[in-house]
Amino acid sequence: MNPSREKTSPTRITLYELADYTGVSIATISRALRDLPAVREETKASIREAALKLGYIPNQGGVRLRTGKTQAIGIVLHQEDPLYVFGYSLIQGMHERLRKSGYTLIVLSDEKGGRKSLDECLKGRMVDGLILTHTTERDPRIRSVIEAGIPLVTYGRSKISGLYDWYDFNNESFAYQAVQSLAEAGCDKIVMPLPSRTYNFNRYLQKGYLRAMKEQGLEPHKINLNVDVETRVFFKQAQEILSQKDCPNGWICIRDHNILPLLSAVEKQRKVLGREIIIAAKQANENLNFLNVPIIRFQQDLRLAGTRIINTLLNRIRNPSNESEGILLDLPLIHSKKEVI
Amino acid sequence: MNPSREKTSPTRITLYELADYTGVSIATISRALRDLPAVREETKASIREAALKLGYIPNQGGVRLRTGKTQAIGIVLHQEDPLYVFGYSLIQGMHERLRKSGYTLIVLSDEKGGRKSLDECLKGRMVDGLILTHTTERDPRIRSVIEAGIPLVTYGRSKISGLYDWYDFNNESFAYQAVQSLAEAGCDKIVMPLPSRTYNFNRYLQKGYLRAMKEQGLEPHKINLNVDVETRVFFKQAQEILSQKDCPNGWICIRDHNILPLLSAVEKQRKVLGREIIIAAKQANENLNFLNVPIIRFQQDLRLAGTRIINTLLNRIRNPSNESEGILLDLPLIHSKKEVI
DNA sequence: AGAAAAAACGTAAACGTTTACAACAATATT
DNA sequence: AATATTGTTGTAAACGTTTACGTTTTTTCT
Repeated sequence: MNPSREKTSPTRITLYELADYTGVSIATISRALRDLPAVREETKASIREAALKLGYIPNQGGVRLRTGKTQAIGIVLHQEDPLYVFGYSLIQGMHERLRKSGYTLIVLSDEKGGRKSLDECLKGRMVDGLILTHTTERDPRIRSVIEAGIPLVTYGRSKISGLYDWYDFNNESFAYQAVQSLAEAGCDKIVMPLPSRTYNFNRYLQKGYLRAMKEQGLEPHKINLNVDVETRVFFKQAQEILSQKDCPNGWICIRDHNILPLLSAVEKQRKVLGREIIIAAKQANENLNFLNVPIIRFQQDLRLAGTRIINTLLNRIRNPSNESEGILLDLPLIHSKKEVI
Repeated sequence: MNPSREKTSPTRITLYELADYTGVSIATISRALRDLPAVREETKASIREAALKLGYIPNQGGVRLRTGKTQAIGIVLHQEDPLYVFGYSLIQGMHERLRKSGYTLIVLSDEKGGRKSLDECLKGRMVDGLILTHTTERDPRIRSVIEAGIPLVTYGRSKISGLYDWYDFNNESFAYQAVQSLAEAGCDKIVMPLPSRTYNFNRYLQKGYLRAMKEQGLEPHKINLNVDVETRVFFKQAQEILSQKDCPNGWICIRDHNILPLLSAVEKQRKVLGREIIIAAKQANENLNFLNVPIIRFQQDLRLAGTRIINTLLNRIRNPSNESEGILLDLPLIHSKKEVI
């Protein structure tokens, strides 16, 4: 029935071995294993049984060559900030959702030109879907991915429009609430050091900050301190800011990795935390909950974000022409400054 | 010269297009691009130029099907401890080394049975090399990987012998030095809560601890507190331990995620850190350096470990029959308790 | 000069899958 | 009863690459 195929080596079991074993053609085997309608239920059952017994696993090379599908989705890392340690939670969350799906997660790099860069990955069609983080205001990568026809979900918004989904934490609302909390606690000089302006969420933070400051009748403060600078530098600069006479009495902290150096700086300047200066922080790493200091905390659940991002990505892969959707995640307030552990 | 191939669609450029363009056969193209000897230098040059100009990227499906190589290496995550957040540094380090190599990094899961589990990955030959973390004393996974004939590097040792390399931090030396430091600082009741005994590095920690305690003439203490328990639980139990009358005055902390809850517990029990109790900690996340408290710190550079692990894995892929090597990384002392920031 | 050896290139088959199409069987329709 | 319809299976080609083997060209040697 099938073209003669010697029992070559005890290497690997293919559709042909299954065909020999069950007595049907490789075509029906292929169809049965993918549960296509045009196969009788009984034959399906026996084929599945045989596959399980012989330990059949499809050769990805074959299916990839034939179908062009890779059964992989990629997340691109941002090579430039080594501080972004909590990205692991995101990956964990993604992986968790991916496990049951038959897709694998592959880690890609941002940087231009290098092998396995984003461009090469797109041209090589090395993934069936892609996740971009650290989006900028008009992120050129988004256009590239869409033009390549690869399903996309971004973590973070962008002004680029097109057929892709995005997830984002509601940073505007966070900034707004943070200001509000600090103002209620009596702060009148509230600052919020920002990330690089190239990142899009910078805008939302500012928006929320300015709106709340206006409502509270407070004067907004520009502050010259990038939150993604090396830890040691951040510490030094924070110290300097706190040493000035009219230094801020409210500080909004948007990065996990800023919290400890900031607290160090406060301590070094002998300010009383919670009285002379109050800190409101957005935190992703739940471990920081055990930092026993009175700060106002908003929690960012990256693991959850990861699983949900993959979820919508898988949906988009299935229905590429669906309307694109954007989802805004909340950052619940988990401790006000009063209730510490 | 080549079998007629219509200009089908503007999809993707293959060896055939390159052959048409340059006027040689696909075979020489293939050879030239892989820099095999049997091609004249000038033709190589012109082929490479053409490939660059037309933007040729090899179809991974094709090469994988033909050669069986996947150009991917896998790292398996440990699904069971959600606390292991600093794994990201390891991944970053790996990725950094991998970027220039043409391999991609794929993330796999530990758990049995599920799709894309380790077993399935091995049988499906989905990677050209593998990295295992969280090794146990006689880790059965190691044998599986070796039997499958897949090059392996483990992060952490095991008693299983065979043709694979391992990397490990010198936990015995760390524990030894930690005890020594604490003893010198005057502690006579030194405890070291341990990870699950299934993990192999548990043994080395104990060994170093016991040896040092003996040398110092101190009595070792068993302590019933797993370091990988949920943060909240760890905090509670630490508090209980510290509340007893003959509570320890020296504490060796082997996990980043234990430091903050431990400090919280100390504070809650109104112990003076650095006098009534001294902490020696192994830390991987350099951010914790900015925790402004007097503790003795030993640094574990996971990012470096990541790049070096990949390095030896790539070597093993090239020469699978090399002698296996084991490499022990040091944990340098970075702050004694006196010198805080 | 010619023959022999080496170098450069081409032909064709194979890797394992999916799928258009054809073929056959079973059932429904007239 | 013959025919049309539907359901189930098989045949064969294709995806893009590498490589054993054969063929041609060039170089080396006598």
